[in-house]
Amino acid sequence: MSLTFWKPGTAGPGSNLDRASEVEETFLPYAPVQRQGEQLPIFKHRRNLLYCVEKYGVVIVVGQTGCGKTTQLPQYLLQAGWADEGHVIACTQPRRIAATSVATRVSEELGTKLGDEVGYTIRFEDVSSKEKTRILYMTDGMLFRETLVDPLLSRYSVIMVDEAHERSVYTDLLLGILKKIRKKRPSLRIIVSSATLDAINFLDYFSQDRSSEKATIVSLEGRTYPVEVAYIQEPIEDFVRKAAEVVWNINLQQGPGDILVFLTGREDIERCLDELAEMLPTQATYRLPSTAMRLLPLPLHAGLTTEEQLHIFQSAASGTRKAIISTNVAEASVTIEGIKFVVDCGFVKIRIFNPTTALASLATVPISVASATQRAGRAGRTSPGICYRLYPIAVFKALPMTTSPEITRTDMTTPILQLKSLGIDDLMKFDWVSSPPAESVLRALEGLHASGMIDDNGRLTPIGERVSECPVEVGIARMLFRSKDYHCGEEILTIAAMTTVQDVFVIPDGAAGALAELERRKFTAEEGDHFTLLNAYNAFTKYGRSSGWCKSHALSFRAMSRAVSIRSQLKKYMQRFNLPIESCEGDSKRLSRCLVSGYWRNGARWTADGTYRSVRGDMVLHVHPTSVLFTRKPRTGWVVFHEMEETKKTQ
DNA sequence: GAGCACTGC
Repeated sequence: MSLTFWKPGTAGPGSNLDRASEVEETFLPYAPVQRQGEQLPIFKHRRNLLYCVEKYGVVIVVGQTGCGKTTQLPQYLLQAGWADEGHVIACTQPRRIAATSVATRVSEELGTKLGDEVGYTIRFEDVSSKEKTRILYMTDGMLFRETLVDPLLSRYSVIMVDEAHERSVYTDLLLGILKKIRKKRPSLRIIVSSATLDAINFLDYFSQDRSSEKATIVSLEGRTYPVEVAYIQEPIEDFVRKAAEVVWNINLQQGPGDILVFLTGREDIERCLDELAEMLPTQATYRLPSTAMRLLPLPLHAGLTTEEQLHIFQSAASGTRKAIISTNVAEASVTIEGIKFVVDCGFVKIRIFNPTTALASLATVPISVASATQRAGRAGRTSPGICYRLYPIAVFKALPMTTSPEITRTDMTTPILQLKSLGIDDLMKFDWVSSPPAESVLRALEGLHASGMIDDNGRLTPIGERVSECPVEVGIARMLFRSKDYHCGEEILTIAAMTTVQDVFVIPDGAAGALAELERRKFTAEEGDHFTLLNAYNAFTKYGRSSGWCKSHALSFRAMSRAVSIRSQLKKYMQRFNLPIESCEGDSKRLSRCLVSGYWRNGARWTADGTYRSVRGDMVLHVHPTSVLFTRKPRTGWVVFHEMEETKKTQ
């Protein structure tokens, strides 16, 4: 590559970047909300906000991350008496880590013990007290599940749905239910916290009909640093290579501050690290400008072990600059302090479910304006920063405003079963924040009907009622219930837990991968992946459940520990439904039959050319390379598969 | 012979 130097003081790296024409006006990542050109009021004093909560049933709150809305707002409400008379203030988060860390911080601020006045509830962990807790942080999925038990959520006086702009399936379902609850219980207050661009959508949603009369929107002023945005002039072909060049040039041109690069996936990240590794030796041989620092490139993606992820947070030695090459995890899930430069490739990988074919796929798609703003904002958390977008400004202007809500591109089988359980039978009349596609609803209903969860009239059956309570997919739940007939509850429980966690086996690239592959073979069962997972789980519990053991046997300790938690939770459900937990005592036939009873809709037949044909739809299927059946023929010529996915494989 | 965005109950 050629080394290009910029004059000091220019916006910087990106060849042919002309400051005058290509640097957008410096902006604040969280601009005030505008409607038809009119700026909506910004509230600086808490009494204004409390007045709105008092006067309006629904308040949409816009504020930057770190303006204190998540930690401060519930405390204001507490002081204003919203948690008197045994009421609880809830604050929901899309992620477990946010619920726990925020609860910890707020309980410290109030000088109380975590789990007393301030607590949290996430799957597997309830650190709260029925008597004492006044402010409860929880995942939105957890609160949605609570509606199955208490349909009016009667213990809560205020429910704040935080990070609503992320539009997870559970956030959407929860908002739909909350709107319904407010009609029956107008004393309930709802606060929806959102990013600027989505705020108007939520306001419109809550004020679109006459019965939900009172909704308003307020902006909270926060401390933000300006972020300068630079665009590339011409579209580029290889953003991975370009990202590496830009990182290199930032290091030469700019003062101190760490770099965060957004790429799409592990493959991109590794290639970018390779490109940077090739450039690194020149650090020693060239005479570099005095501003240049030692560059320390680090990968970041969800597949890393906890240990590996810790490197990201350690501050680099003096004179060294971290360059964190990341997937979308760094956009909202992981926050790294000290980032001054962001490089944004403009793409993201999202999972798309096609309801017509029942095929899931991972697609690389352009990000939204909201997402680009969020990424840029990562540069301005602790000081003014610069964001380099690896796409022209014209491309930016053509981006969709927001990312499509998950509910529009996911399998709706489980959510619809849960809605049915809440007594919402007419799905066409349900007041969705965004409607799922009609085909998606139809496919889910058809599937629920075929597996006996709903009757001919679309009403929940007794088994459907019980399955809706189980926190697993319908097929898995069916399997758990049928294990009674096959006397194999013990093993089915393990298989259910193991199929729920992903990335159980850790197979790295290269020579280490070949060794890991050999380790995995020790667990391989000729019956297939379900039995292989069962073997791995049993070995894990037999040999002391240690991380060292996992490491030497190509297993992910994180995944295995999670499987243990899920298994014990599912065991409680089985006991509640009086399902016996018996062992099949090595009778693999009985176990196979039980698997088929849950997953008979996912049957496929082996053919002589090595491919499979699905029973439903007669589609040509290939075995995924991560399956133990990738290298072998099924003994009976028939398989049941866990899921179908569309990949890059051709032919 | 071929592949792994990210969450959540």
